[in-house]
Amino acid sequence: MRHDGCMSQQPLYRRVADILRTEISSGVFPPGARLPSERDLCDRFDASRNTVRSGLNVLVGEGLITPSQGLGYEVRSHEVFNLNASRFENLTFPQNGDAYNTDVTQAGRRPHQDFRVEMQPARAEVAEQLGISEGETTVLRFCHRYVDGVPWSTQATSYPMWLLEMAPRLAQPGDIDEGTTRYLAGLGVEQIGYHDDISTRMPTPEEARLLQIGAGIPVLIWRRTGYSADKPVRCTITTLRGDLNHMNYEIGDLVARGDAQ
Amino acid sequence: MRHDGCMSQQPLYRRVADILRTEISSGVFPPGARLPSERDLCDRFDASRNTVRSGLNVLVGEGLITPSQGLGYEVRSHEVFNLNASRFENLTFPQNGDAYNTDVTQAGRRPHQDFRVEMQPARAEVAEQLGISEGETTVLRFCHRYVDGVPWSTQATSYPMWLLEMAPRLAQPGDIDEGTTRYLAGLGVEQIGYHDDISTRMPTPEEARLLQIGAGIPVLIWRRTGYSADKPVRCTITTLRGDLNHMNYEIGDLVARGDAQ
DNA sequence: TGGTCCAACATGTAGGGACCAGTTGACTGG
DNA sequence: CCAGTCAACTGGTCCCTACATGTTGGACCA
Repeated sequence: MRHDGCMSQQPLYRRVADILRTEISSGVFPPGARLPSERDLCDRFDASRNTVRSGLNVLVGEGLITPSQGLGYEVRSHEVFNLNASRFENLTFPQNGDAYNTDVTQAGRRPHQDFRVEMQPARAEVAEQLGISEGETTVLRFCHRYVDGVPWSTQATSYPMWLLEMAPRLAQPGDIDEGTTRYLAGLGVEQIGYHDDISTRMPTPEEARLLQIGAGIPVLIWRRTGYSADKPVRCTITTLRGDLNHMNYEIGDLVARGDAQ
Repeated sequence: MRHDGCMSQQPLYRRVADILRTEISSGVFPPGARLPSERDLCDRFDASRNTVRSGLNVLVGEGLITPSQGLGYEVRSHEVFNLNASRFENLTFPQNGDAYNTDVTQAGRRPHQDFRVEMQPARAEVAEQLGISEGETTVLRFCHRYVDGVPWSTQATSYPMWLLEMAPRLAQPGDIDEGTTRYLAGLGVEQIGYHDDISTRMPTPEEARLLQIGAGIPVLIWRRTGYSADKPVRCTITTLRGDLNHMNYEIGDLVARGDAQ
């Protein structure tokens, strides 16, 4: 039953999405606000509930709103955490303990992390980075990170077996207080360079569960391979909530920017 | 009408998605293959077409499959282009012309780009980066980039007005053959440092149109602010298809990695 | 042989209905 | 006054129908 005579280049559910998107970005529904209920929107747009839901689904897929059963649709608010990747773990910026804890605390937030250590065969991607054979055993240190109790990122760092013999604490559960970079440096394994690879995609269901993200929120995948003077010593793959994290790199001489950050 | 007596911890549409996802990742449906039609899946899962569509929609939202009217659902294949961001536009790596063209050609692909130049008031984000007031006029150089005819990224570079007086060619339409970085360096404005900010989100409808991306594919937002010895000289915001692009940074001394890349 | 047309597929859009499940607040009984 | 209950919301899931639109390949005619 079509009840629009003329102006319908676009399907109805798409017009619903477009109109609501405009109202969200123009401030009619500010971040944190709740949209009218599906049934109310049915009346407003003279559409069936299925059609309104299709339109809302578009906005959910764009990461603009989040549905909650019994509560309605809420406009997402973005609170971004900047991760300084070119300083992270850099020995030329001396700091106590873990760089993540330092950065989060400096931002006035409360950090928390869970550790887990396993021995695992290397996946193809990691093996290639570490210069070992696929399936070769590695030490895998998992880390789930939270900021103010909110899941923020998961991290999996792989160390090759030859390194474990020099650094046995890598395979022991629990945090390494002074930081693994510093621990390894103390054993003569100094990381003098990194190779970073950054990509993005939608989370797997497992990742969505761990990071507590709904539909429409991509993840940032940050792979860092650390090198000593002669070979790779570790490969860290960090999965970050894309809505909460930005990554920063400073390249070259940025003295002129000292005041800006 | 529920017709499942026992094992239904999960809703039916979600089981459909999970089963198909498993089959995709296990190779039953390899990249490029087409899934059975919605009606066939209705029979297979004993579900209504709407329910099957809900399940397929989950996978579309995860970027695993793409629907085409009249054709069916196709399993996406990922072909990644690595962008070396720490070398990009770096004067210590002499190269003729544009770094993008160089990289793409070296990869054996065919580059193509459209230019457009406008005078525009600076948006808040750009103004902050350039150290000017919001709304102040800037030179905006737009660039749509293609690889083998496929939309790859869009780029918008803002230059402050004080720079235009020294470098009038910035406001003229068309490419600057030797590259803008080299052109500016020749005029005494040497960029000696960059500040990069990388984030991800789902594309706006406009971005989805320009980059020809469907649902479930996020974009990478790469903001680079270039600095001369004393102040910022330009701000480039690049929007990249998240499924086709990885970004790479090399930090520190990576001589040991010379053979790996 | 070669081009056109059309039937038979595919998904896209839109409507209807029914019932389940989480949340809230007002009402009610102790 | 407090606690428990329940009605009235909210979105979640699932079914049915109908018709529009894009794609393909075979039938058919020139």
